[in-house]
Amino acid sequence: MTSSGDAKSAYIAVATRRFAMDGFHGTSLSNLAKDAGVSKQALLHFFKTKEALYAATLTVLADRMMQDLITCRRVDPVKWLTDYFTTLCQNAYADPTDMRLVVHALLDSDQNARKWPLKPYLDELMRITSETSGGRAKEVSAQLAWVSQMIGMIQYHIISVPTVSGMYGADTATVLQSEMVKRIEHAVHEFCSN
Amino acid sequence: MTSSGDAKSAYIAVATRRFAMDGFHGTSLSNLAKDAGVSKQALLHFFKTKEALYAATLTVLADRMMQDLITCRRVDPVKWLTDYFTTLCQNAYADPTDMRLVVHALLDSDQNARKWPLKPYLDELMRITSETSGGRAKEVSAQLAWVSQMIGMIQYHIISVPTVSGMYGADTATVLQSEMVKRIEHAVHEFCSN
DNA sequence: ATGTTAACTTACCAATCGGTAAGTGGTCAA
DNA sequence: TTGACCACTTACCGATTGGTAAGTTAACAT
Repeated sequence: MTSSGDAKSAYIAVATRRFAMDGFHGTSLSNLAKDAGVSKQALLHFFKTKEALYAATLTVLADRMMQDLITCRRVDPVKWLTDYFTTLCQNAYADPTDMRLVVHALLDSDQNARKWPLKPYLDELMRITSETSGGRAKEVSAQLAWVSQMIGMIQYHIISVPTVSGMYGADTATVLQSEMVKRIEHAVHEFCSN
Repeated sequence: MTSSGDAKSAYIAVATRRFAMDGFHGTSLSNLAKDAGVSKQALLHFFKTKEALYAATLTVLADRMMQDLITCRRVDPVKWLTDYFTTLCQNAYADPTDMRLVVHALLDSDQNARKWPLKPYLDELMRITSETSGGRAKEVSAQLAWVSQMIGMIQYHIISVPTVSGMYGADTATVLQSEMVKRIEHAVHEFCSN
């Protein structure tokens, strides 16, 4: 039917959604196979173990996040960061999959082994930050702290939306969303402009 | 041996560590029982299901976080928030259990059912914020957004420590920690003082 | 025509899962 | 002394887990 690559990436797409929703341990190969409409062994044909499928999922995620960052490039690095972070946040309201997957992966990461492919993405974010007038003036460790703070506040905000919505109601959650975008813009301006 | 309450809370303590480490789906009753040195049914005697044990764990967690917040009270609300957030962050370096558990619970929360007991804690944080000169001047939604941002950046930072340490080395991770505390102090001052 | 390979499927496996049933030993009130 | 409870144990259950083994089917190169 479909060529090899198509099927493989289709499986990864299914796995991405499931792993993001339920985490590594909460997802079974049977569920994934059912979602993909194939037998369990179809997955094991391409990915020898569940771990390998998970690793492939994270690699593709990292590539996609890097791609999104590069795609929305602006000449002014401050505007670049502002636009990227705000659209990242707003897109995640419609589809929180990627943000949830990153957080799940952070929690799953044990000290042994699993290579984390998101480093180039972080490095690129720091490079852009260092090109702003405010960022240039700070040390590298301060830039890393700021970048970590920014993606932390966005991803945490996204994964907490259902809970906040349950606690304070959907209306408040909606207001919080636009308020959060304002805080992102403010945070970029405050750190990067000088 | 021990009285009923002691044993029960001992089981919750064991469960807290395991659920924080591996999440709900990554933790089995057998593992918990082995950690506690009892049979699996000793746990099921006090908590009828794994879900019930998890819920009890989250309730105790919420009480503990509220307690920690109240305990470090200061007359000046700005100092209160500053001291609380910074000590919260620094204690979590030594023992990230509670922060990890909160994030796991956020990811696990599906829209159906599970009551989230951390609302009083958030409400108290917002109340303290509203007593600062800077916080008073803002709307409630802005306060919520700020509080959400603060605990988000702290908890996310804590769960990302192993990954950052793996990516940039333990030295950089250590520097990032002190840098993060500075950023917390800065964030409180910037929002609450005016 | 034929052999090879890729992309699957059905059948099966031991291990583990959450949970039930039926005790067991000790404490304590009547 | 008895009987009721409490904290627990051993024994067991059907369902599901990740993974293996052995085909099957179609495409394609020789």
